[in-house]
Amino acid sequence: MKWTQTLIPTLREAPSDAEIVSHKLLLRAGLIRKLAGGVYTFLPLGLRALRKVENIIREEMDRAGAVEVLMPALQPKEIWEQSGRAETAKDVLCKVKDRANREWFLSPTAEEVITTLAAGEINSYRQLPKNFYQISTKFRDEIRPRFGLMRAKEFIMKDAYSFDTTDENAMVSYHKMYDAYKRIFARCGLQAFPVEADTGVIGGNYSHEFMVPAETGENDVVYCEACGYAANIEKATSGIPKTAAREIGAAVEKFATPGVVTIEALSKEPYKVPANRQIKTLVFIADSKPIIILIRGDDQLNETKLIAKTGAVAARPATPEEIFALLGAKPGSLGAVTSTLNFERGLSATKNTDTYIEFDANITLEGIRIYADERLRGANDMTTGANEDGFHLRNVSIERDIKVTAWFDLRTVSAGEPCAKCVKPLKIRRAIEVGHVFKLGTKYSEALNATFLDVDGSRKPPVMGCYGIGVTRTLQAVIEQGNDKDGVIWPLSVAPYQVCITPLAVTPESEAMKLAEKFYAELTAQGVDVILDDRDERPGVKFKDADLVGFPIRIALGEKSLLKGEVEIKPRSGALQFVKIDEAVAAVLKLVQA
RNA sequence: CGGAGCGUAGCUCAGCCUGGUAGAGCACUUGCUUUGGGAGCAAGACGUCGCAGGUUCGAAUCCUGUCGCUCCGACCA
Repeated sequence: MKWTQTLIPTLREAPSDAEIVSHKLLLRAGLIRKLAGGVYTFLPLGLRALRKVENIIREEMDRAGAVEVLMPALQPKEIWEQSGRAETAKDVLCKVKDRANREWFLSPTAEEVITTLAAGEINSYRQLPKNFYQISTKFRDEIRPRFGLMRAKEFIMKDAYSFDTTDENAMVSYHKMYDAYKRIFARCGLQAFPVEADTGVIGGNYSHEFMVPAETGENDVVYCEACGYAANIEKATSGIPKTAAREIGAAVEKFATPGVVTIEALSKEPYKVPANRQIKTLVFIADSKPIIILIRGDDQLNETKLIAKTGAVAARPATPEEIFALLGAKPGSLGAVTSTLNFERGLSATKNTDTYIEFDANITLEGIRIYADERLRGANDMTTGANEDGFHLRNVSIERDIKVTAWFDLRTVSAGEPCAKCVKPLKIRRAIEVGHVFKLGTKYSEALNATFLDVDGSRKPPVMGCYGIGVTRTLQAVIEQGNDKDGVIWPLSVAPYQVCITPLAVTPESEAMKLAEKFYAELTAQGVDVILDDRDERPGVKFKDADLVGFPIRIALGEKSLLKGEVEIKPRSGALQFVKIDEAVAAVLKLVQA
């Protein structure tokens, strides 16, 4: 390809709406352009890099035994209602209506479609296992698109779906994908590592995310350098000790705490109740019912765990009005000690809010569920709110004085806590999620009536798994990880062109141009992706652009070195080498094949 | 959806407070000079000042509404 033939609109300055380095470079290097928030056009160079990532994924998926299909982006609402996700995923679905006013969803993933396909076409254990994948445009009505391709409304994803006869076989399929993912990201030049993950509304019970460490990532990963434990913070646990039990103390005692509404204030003079001897009481609305959550004063609630452990579809913190209606006190003075709960209080006393999870207005505290964090189990001599503004209770024994419905691990792990497996201190770092593998079980096959006849003549739902890679996000992660002050540093495997030939004179009769054409032809014949910068620009402009776009290898043809019978070969992040003209092609091939 | 900010040339931004002929740098076109790390000089082209309404003799500037974008939060397969 000749530079003047394609479109590479490089920018000296980044548009002001780009925040992170990879987003700026995508724009500055002329890879993408924004059409609207979270919606981008891929320019020729960006598309080439994207196709390379896609092809790596294709090769590895094929190698792992998956077969490629292409499913529609336009999906009828009905199958989403059948799976239940029309409701659980409603906030992210892009919806469209046709002229007959029929509602369609633009595909954010394709569990429903592939399972419908399997229901029709897979009838026997002899057809299993199967793993179908596709690489296609997906849509998600993101609340807040940001960071360019990182979190977009429209993006390209590889999604794969496996079908197996048994749970054990499903694990085999899962691990094939897990291994394929490791190879895919390694081939893209990414340092990606798997972490244990929550499954979210997609369902299932076993899951790993593939993470690329980056300060600009939107996930926190907890990991142990000693034993290799790694988990998304939404899922992570630690070996932190439970609250120390003390001598069974005196009866609960109310004391005045005027104006004290925070854990911190209560820990100071004149009360001096350390945060780790306080019980924090939170009220959430989960699936239209209020629940009370108890967590130690120095711990933070993990909402993902709350939803996962309680089996709720969705949950949100209760508003101060709702809390007052239920407990008779404002946040800061709340508690769950049985004697302070008035079970006749209810939400009907408050106005409904406009938040997206509504509550059942007739509900009262009668039968309210109280979930406590495991770390509080057995704790006594604790202090908590008295459900009366300006008062707290001391000498609280959680098992004696509070009717806990269930105990769960609900707290968020902090850095430095001991690893649950090996006791070494845990670390936390930010990361970008580029892939996610789930074992789904039979949730979708059952909901959409997919069954096969097993060897013993029984009819069963196949055990499914699903496996996603954010292709466009992966591309951006490659840039986020590979760049310097001059621009992108592409790995050879993903670079839009592997080699950029830069003649400093471009008239057809010039020695530099003739030689450039010759190198171009020879390298192209060897299967190397080459671009020839035939622009009539000053050398500085051409070098700056080559560095900005980040071609892994640059060959400069200038008068100075040509007179000495040499050309210059410059790896993007390596030392300049002078090579005899006759040896240049071989030298470049060696670098490309390295 | 809550909080904050911004919409002026292709890009970065000034002008707005205090109303009076729409600006700079980069990019673009032409010419001359220059030619190994984003050249110089000269000439030129490029604007419904996001949109709608209002106030005013007069609005980029003040007011109201609206749309879009960005950031923080909430949310997130």
